[in-house]
Amino acid sequence: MVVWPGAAHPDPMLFTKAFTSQALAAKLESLVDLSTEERSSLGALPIRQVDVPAGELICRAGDQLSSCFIVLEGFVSLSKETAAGTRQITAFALPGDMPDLLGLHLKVANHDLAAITPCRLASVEHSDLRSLCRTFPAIAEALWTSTLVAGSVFEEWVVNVGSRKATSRLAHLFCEMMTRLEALGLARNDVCDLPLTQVHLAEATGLSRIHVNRSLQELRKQELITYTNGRLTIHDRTGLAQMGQFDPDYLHVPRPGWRT
Amino acid sequence: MVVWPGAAHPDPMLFTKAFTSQALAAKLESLVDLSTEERSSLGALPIRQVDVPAGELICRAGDQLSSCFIVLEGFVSLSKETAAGTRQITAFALPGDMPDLLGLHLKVANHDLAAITPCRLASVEHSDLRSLCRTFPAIAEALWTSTLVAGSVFEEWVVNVGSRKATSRLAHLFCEMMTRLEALGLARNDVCDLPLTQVHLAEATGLSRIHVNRSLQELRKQELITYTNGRLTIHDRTGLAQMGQFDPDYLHVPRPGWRT
DNA sequence: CGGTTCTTTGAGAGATATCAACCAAGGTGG
DNA sequence: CCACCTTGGTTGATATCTCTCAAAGAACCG
Repeated sequence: MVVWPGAAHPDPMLFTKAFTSQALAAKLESLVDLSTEERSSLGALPIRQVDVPAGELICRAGDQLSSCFIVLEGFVSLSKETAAGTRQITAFALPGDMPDLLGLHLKVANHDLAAITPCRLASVEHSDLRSLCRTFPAIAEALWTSTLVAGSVFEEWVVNVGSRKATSRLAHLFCEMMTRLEALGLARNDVCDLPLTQVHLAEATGLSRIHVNRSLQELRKQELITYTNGRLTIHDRTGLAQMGQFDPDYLHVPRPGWRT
Repeated sequence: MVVWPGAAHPDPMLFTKAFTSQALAAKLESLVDLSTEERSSLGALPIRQVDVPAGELICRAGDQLSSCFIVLEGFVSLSKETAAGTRQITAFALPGDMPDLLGLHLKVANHDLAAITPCRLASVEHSDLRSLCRTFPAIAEALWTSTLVAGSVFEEWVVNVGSRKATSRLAHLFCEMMTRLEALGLARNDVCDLPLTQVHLAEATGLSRIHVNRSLQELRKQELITYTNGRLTIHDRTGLAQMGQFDPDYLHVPRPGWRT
């Protein structure tokens, strides 16, 4: 496993714990109810804080894993290399997500993880997480559920790249990201920071960089969105959802706020 | 929930139990070790056997679920409808698979299930499964792991439809199905029954029916496979794996038997 | 035998990829 | 402060892949 230059911080553990309860516990509580005891045990998980600069690789497909990450801050991409040397991004992980929770039981990373923005991660030993799960079945259930949701998102992406055309794929992706960021309190009034380059969008939608550029122009021309400098604004929620055939059910967030 | 015409059978419960231990327990034991007690508890799960004729819908995306299925015999497709009225198949479920295990925690089906061939299914109440999981953490872990593998397969499909061209997509799908059927003992000497029409292949790969037909001809011309009457023969394993950029890791089957 | 369903073929249209530049913004070192 | 470099975005022209439409064979089934 890779070891990063841990970021210097006055009291990393304390600092991170605060973030952990915020990011992870919030996420889990959106899935199941937790008792105060469970909540505090979550906060007491021994973790190592890791800061990763933008663009850096976090782990590679095939790596043996003995710990897993919780995203505390920043955007992480999950991707796989193809033989042609291109990358297919298969998901984006946001604060609260555990992008390699798969490894908890499968021991192996099955995708590359990369920091899109500067990221703060918490690293938790598998053994600690397992014993937590054994002590608190509700936590195990919540973690299980969160992996189910992640799987559901992968499945929807199969539909997205497999059956929609360029503008629809982008529209769908934008709807998804807006919905997830809203659920995290990171979007308001149909505006959010979405620090993805057109290359990221291309790799996530299975399109060429150039075609993404032209499709974005089309979305702008139809006055559905503006997207500049990593800031996304949705002008016509219904229109964008229609164009992307977006139905938020698969995200399993509490109150999506989309009426199609 | 839909209710099917239960198939008449002299002693359905007994008969099915035998199948359940075969299909499900075998699957789970490929993921974790089970004690004899756990194995017998699995076999004693109260289940309802359901037979579904070929082509029939088993459940729809959005259905409320209070039980889930184990495929005992046959091929099941997982798919989603798109607004355009087309279908995207997102996975195939084989004997031993639980294609809607997602519903155990999420309560809602997020894809259509359809019987491709005549299928024999076992239906297990969520409540029974939950209490089994509570009693035997190893079973819970095995089930969790199986959902993680299913997610891993979805992710690879994102790569497949998102970044490979027609012939590669088909080659990859054939490699996957051969590997999984081998693991089940349903393939030998690079030959297996794969009862998918070209329309199924098209819906699974995100291609048009006609283009699938022509791409199959290409695969035949390169002497990689023959595929007629629902029977697949791989003539050149290495060549097919190369064409499909297939690496069996993501399937997490014990001994895949592919050297690339 | 006639009606399905599945497969195959041909021709043309449409979407997307590729190649080659150019532009704009931001950071850096002199 | 400016020249330079890098990164990300844009444009035009052309090539390629894949889709659609239309129709004809094949295989299966009652």
